[in-house]
Amino acid sequence: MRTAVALAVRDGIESLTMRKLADELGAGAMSLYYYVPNKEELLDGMVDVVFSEIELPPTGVDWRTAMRRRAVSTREVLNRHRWAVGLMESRRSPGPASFRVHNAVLGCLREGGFSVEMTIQAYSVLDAYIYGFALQEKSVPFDSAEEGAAVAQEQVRQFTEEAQAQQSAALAEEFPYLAEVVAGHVAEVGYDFATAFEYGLDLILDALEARRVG
Amino acid sequence: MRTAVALAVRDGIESLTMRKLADELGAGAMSLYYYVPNKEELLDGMVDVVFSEIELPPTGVDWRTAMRRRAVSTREVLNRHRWAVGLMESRRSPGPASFRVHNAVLGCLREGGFSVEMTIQAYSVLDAYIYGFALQEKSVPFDSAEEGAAVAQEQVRQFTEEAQAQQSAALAEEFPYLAEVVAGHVAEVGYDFATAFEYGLDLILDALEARRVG
DNA sequence: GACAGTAGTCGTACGCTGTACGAGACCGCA
DNA sequence: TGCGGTCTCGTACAGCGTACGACTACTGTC
Repeated sequence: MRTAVALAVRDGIESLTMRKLADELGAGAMSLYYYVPNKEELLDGMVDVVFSEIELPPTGVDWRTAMRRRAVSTREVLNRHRWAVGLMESRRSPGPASFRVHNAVLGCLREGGFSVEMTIQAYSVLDAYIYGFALQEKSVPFDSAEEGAAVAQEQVRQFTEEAQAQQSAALAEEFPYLAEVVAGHVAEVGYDFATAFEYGLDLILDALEARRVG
Repeated sequence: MRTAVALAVRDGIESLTMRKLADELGAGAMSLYYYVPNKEELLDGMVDVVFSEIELPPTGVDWRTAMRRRAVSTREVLNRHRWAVGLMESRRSPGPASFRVHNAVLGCLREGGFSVEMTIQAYSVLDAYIYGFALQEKSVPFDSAEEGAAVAQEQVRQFTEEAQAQQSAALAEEFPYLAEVVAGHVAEVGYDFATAFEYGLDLILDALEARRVG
C-alpha cells in the first residue's frame, strides 16, 4: 500500500500499473492479487492512506481554529498527493481513516455550537471548497508565485500566437478581462496558492461563524 | 464530438473507447484519427462542449445575481455531465468556450466593482466551491432527497454489519457524530443537493459582497 | 484522356493494461 | 507419509490507444 502511494507520487497515478508495483516490491504481478481483489480496492486503500495523513481537528481550541488547522492540513496533504484529488471524494467504499476524519470534523462542529443542520451545511461548504481548490491547484503546472508568473506569460504568448495564426482578433480584444487578469496582474505579481487558499478559507469561516447560532 | 459526449453521458466516461465511438458513428476506429490527433484532444474537445453549455453571467443585472445564475447553471451542467467533473479543471489546453466563460465571469466581477486582486480571489473561491460541490455530488449515488435517505440507511446498515463482523465496536460508539448525522438526520429528513448548494453559494456571495470595496 | 495531389477511410499489428486460471512451493499438523 | 492452508507466479486472453501504410474518391491541370 505504502509502496503504491510512493509510486503514485513519483510517477503519477496514471502510470501506476499492477506490474510496475509488483516489480517495485520484487514480486510477480499476480502475487498482488492475493492481498487485494482488484485494482479498484488497491486505490481505495491508497486513498485511505492519504486520509490517514490528514491532521484531525485539534480539541481544546475553538471550532474556528480547529477547522482552520484541519483545512490547511488537508490542502497540504492533497498537494503532496495530487494523484489522489478526484479519487478521494469519488471513492465508493470509504476506509477507517476516512471515517475517523469525517467523524472528527462533524464532532468539532457540533461541539462548537452548530446545530445538526448547520453542521451538515458547514461541512459541505468547507469540503467543497477544500477539494475544489485542490482540484484547481492540481492542474496548474507551477508551485511558486514567481514560477506562476512565468507560466502565465508563456500561456498568453502561446494563445496570442494561435489567435494570430487563425486570423482572429487578438487575445486582448476578444477577451479583455481575461487579458487584464492573466497578462496584467498574474504575469506581473504572480499568484500564491497558499495565500489565496487561506483568504478564501477565512472568508468562509467568518461567514459560518456569523450563522452559527440561529 | 457531440456523439462522444452523448456516449459519455450514456455509458460513463471510463467506457468510452475509440472503437466504440467509431462504431457509434458507423466508422472504423482509425478514421477518428483523421480529425483528432489522439484521445487526449478528444477529451479536450468534449470538455469544451460542456463549457459551451454553461450560461454566461447575464449583463444588466447586479454582479451578485449574475454570478448566482452562472453558478447554478454551472452546477446543472456539471450534473448533467458528471463524467466531466475532474476533467474540466485539470485539462491542459482550454478551448474557446472555456475562454469565453472565464472572460465573462471576470468581466462581471470587474464591472461589479471588484478590484483586480479581489476579482481573482472571488473567482477562485467561487469556482473552487462549485467544482468541489460537483465533485462530491458526482460520487453520491442518488438524485432525490428521499432516495438519499434510503441510501444513507443502507450504508449505515452495511457498515454496522462489517463492524460486527470484525468484532469491533459498533458504529454509534466509535463514530458517534457520524452516526448522529448519517443515521439520525440524513436517514430521517434526507438531503437535498440543490438546496445545500444554494445555501453555501449565498453564504459565499454574501461574504464577497461584504469585502467588495476595501 | 492522363496524371498528380489531396482528403478521407480503415485493416492489421504492436505494446500495453487488468486479471482468470491453475500449477506449484512451503509450511505445520496428522 | 500425506493433507490442507498460505502464498507466489507463469501463462494466457480480451480489450485498450494508436503507428503504419494501403486503399478509394475526388479535384484541378495539362
